[in-house]
Amino acid sequence: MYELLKQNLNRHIKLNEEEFGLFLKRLSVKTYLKDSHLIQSGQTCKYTYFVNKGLLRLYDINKKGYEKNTLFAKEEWWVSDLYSFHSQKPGAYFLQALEDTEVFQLSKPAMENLLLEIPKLERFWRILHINAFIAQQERVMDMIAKTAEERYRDFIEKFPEAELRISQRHIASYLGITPEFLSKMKSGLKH
Amino acid sequence: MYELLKQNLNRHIKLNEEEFGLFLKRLSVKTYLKDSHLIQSGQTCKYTYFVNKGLLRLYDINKKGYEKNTLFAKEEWWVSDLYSFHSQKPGAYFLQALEDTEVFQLSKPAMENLLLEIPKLERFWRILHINAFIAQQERVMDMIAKTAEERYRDFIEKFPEAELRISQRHIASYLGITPEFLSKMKSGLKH
DNA sequence: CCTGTTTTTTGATTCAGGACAAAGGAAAAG
DNA sequence: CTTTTCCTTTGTCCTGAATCAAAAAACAGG
Repeated sequence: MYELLKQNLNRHIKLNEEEFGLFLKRLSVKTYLKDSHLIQSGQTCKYTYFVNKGLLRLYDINKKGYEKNTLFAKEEWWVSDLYSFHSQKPGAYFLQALEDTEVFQLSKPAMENLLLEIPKLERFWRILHINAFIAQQERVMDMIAKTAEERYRDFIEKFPEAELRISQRHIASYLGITPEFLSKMKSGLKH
Repeated sequence: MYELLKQNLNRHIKLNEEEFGLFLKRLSVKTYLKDSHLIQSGQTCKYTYFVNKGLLRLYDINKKGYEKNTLFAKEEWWVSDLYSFHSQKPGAYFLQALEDTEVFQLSKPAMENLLLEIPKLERFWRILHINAFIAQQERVMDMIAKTAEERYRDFIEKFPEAELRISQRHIASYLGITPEFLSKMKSGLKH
């Protein structure tokens, strides 16, 4: 049941059974049905989520009223509206299940307690966020330097099941293009 | 001399005089002349830098051979090629001084020692990188949803001295547009 | 299985921003 | 102070991607 989480924590730190047990006690398991929301814009974000099974998308709505996908979180991803979660102020993002999704959720106080009880976790999350930052930085560079077609190819390469699990309009939104243009790109890509 | 650094650390954690003294012992002060490089692409990044006075730019060179600015680091910013620094593998970024710049530099072993000696620093860098991630995520959303003109205005708002301290071609590259287009935007021909 | 809804495709048109060229400006080096 | 070099402006033409519209395909729910 908690194998994936254990594996994930072990990527950066070593927890003994007792510590891992404590970690488990602090979080709660929850299942969200497809299309339901875990986070709503305007509300203060209560939890950080670890995706054990399923798929989520984080998005916001821009001035013109269009949804723009920030990231997809599949199995073994941590996801939250980090600004809202850490500041405990109202956030701008939505988090929605694209499939029936089982998450382990950790409230802000639970996380703070864990950080005091198991100081190694400071290191874990430090490394996690360094990696997240690096990935995001690369994505900015891709937006600056690459064409939509290159970005699409890179995305599919990094996340091959994406086409099966995510609708094209969501992929388009993630890439920063319209669904129409993505469709045209794909039909011209075949030759 | 070290007031800015002290202030920076105190934003997220409290260090006593002894701890701060230890921190200082682990870093070294260095001045880089305008146009000189602190990091070269292809080499393993030795240090993380705290800018005490001056201005740096982090950039890479894309396939077509163009330089693309990732970020500018002015006073009170931490900057490095995080991937290369933490993995100790060759990196892709360049870091260059845009002005004569005084930095406090921290080597990877020095940082690891500090993290063992003053575990609170895990927390410090965790929070620092969370904030960096949030800012970078917002920048991605801006690239997706905003026009070049909006991005330019936002940038100037967040960093008003930019126009005085940074040349237009560097700002253009940061925004993901050509210098010619930035010039046209500014002259108002566009609207 | 049909029927309404959401996605995807295709097409025509438009626009933000790029490529290239050339000329003015500023600033550093001699 | 002059020359060279780099930086910014201006102009013309070009293209990647958006917009709008509408048909075709895929997907629910009863």
